[in-house]
Amino acid sequence: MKKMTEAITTDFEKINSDLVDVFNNVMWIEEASLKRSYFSDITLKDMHTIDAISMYDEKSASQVARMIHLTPSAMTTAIDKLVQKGYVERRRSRTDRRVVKLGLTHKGRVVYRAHQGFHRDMAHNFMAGMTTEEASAVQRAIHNLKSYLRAILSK
Amino acid sequence: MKKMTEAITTDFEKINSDLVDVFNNVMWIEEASLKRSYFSDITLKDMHTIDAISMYDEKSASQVARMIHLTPSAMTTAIDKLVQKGYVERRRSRTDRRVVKLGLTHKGRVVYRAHQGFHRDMAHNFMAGMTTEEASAVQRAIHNLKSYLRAILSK
DNA sequence: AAGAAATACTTCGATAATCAAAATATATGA
DNA sequence: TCATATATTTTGATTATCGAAGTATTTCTT
Repeated sequence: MKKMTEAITTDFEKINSDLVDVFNNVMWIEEASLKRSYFSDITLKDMHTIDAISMYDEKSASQVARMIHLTPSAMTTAIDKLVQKGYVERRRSRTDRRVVKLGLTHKGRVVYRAHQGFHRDMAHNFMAGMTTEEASAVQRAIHNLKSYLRAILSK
Repeated sequence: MKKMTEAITTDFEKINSDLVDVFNNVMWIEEASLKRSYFSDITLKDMHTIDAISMYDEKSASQVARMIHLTPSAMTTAIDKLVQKGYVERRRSRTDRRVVKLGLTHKGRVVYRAHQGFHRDMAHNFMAGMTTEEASAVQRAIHNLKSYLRAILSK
């Protein structure tokens, strides 16, 4: 019994340090593999903008800004850059001519899908070799974490 | 059987999207809760520098720079700032007077521990309510991911 | 329906992080 | 000793970001 407690303690330290390691490195690795890819003219932050715009529904500039925690003015310059590089399109809304609707160009959709593929590979490796039961525990863990972070956010 | 396959597919999508959600938000949440804390004069990047310096062994400026993927020149200015704010100390190595050894001040050690606490809470919530078996599956998952990222890095 | 207030975005001016290249100080090897 | 290598800093330029002011458009109030 005592031994088991020790084992759990050790496991916790291991999980904690692996978790920190993963968080500290994912961003940088995404950034680096983007630089080595065909799409080396955009940064990871640009990628997040593209991801927030996404494929299927028109979002306004301010919606996207809120999603990725940028001020409207920073959003304007970020979009300028992505428009100029051919990833994003600006259109004025017809119903409210103040708002700018954002959409991806063909090139934007290609890089969006590539990035989704990256995430998908990551998730596949995360789940590699799990039984159904194990997978459901992992699912619960990641859901826990998501809820915890949400809770902090709304504090 | 078919139904089960579908369930697994759905689970995968859920895990994937939760994983992405967590990655996209952790950094921002850490940043935000740092701003609200007693240590609102440092950014998350500063925190990562402090974390890389750590408590127990003297590291040189260039070692720390490599750990957090900064150029030496950027490291110099980053340290200047942290020295000026009272978190970090610079000392010249005695055996090689070119190298700068970095260490944390009392204040630096306090914020270092606070940040470790944050990670610990996160890991605790990640593991909340898991049995020993489930915990070991989760441990394996996070280890998988870590290895996967390492593999990409060395490509 | 005119004028006031609100909203969505952009422009402007300032600041901070970062980089690459040159400079400085020190150490190592021929 | 002198040339070369190494660790860090300084310099000059670029880029991301912000907040405040500006512009265009819509909505609200009376």
